[in-house]
Amino acid sequence: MAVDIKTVLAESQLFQGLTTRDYDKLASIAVSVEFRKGDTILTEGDPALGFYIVAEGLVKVFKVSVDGKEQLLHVFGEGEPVGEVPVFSGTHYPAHVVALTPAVLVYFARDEFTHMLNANPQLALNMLATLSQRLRRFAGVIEDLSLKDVSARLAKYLLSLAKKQQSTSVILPLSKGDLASSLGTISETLSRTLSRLRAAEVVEVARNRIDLLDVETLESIAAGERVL
Amino acid sequence: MAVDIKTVLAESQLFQGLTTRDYDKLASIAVSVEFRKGDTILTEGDPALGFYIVAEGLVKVFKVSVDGKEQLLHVFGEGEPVGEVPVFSGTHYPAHVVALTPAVLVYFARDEFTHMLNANPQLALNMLATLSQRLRRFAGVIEDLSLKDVSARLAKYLLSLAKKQQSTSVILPLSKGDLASSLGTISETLSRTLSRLRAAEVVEVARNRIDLLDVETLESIAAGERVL
DNA sequence: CGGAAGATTGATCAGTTTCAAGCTCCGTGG
DNA sequence: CCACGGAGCTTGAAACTGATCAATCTTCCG
Repeated sequence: MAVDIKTVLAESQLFQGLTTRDYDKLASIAVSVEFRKGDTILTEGDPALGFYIVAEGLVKVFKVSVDGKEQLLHVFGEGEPVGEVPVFSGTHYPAHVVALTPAVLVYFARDEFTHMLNANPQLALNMLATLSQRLRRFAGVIEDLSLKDVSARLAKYLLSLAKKQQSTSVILPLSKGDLASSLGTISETLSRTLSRLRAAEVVEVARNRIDLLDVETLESIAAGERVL
Repeated sequence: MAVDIKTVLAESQLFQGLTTRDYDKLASIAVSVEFRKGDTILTEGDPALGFYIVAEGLVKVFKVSVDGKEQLLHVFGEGEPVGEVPVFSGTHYPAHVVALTPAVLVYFARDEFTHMLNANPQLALNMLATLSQRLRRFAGVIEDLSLKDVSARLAKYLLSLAKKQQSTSVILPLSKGDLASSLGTISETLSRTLSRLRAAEVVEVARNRIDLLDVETLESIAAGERVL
């Protein structure tokens, strides 16, 4: 579980285009922390003194309702920053973060990082790009939750996963329960929806592997054109 | 409808803490544009060459479903930037923007603004703060859409409006239809929900003015504790 | 004043959740 | 090595929330 901090930083989009000096400085203020599967990394409402970059493993960012239901906002993997929002506005973490797998994260203290931002326009622009991408993604999630049904959201997710994994035979990186939370539904509904896709011979499901048999139909379901 | 650009810029959170020189520079690259009520300001999918700051009036930012239903993402007023996301990532506008009232917006070309960002760490930090606030807000919207019912979302909205307007007698800045879109529902459901709040003597509704009679109950509805 | 847009109300319908039961898989300990 | 037990997943039936369709009413402006 040992991780070379500089390697991780060098691979993160956030730190592209920086000088060697900047890397040294970053590495000198960074602290790596290990978490076991299921460990809480950040708690919503806690005062924010810094943020993390995921070096290894997967983490989920989520909100919790009064009766304990979760809504996943993100699943983050290697190179992605977590908990950076309150570095720039607000003083507390806006959501919970838990390790989905054993994970190593690199911590940056807020103040030290802010100093670096002031001196590095490129770093600030990278951070702006990262936040913008998230805003774009969130806007898409809001659109989907409000305007699309579960089968369209699931189809869209499967297609994006296939694209990322470069294969029509995708491996779910999440438990079905977490996937349901991420799609804004519950595991029962996800299960039924997958069954219907299976019955329609659009996908085949084996454990956590899903084969996309009919990508074209899946695309029209994702677009909300076909009802299923 | 004449607007003094420098005054608007000086009042915008985005431009706080800048030097006089910076203001002169900003004013020199800014162009003010007028829109009538209902005019389209930006169209989703159009290539993004710049962004606006609202100088006067209200605009709505929204997504549209295949069958024409709208989901509002934001309503922006004076001093707020619009369409800035693709300045930092992506190349096209991610949503539609339409004027809710007669409006004046100040346009900044992407390239010129990016140059300024490079030279002004404070400007970059301000922009980071703005985007962070939006992310925080979006995370809240996602949470609400997924985990709360319409009455909770409405109650929350009314309470936030009361806070902003410093009064328990609030004036809706939106049509009921737009408010419904902004809460992720449709006007019929909003109408019914308001009726129920009225029947429970929690609010009183007159035209576009709503009096909050029982703030405490409204708060427990917003928290999802009371069913209504 | 008249017409169009916006808002309300009623009846019905569809999609999703809830509650409950049973099943599968997998790690653990006997 | 197998049995046990628990977590995760699936399936069914019923309940519910919110959407749709349709009709009516109100408000706003020209």
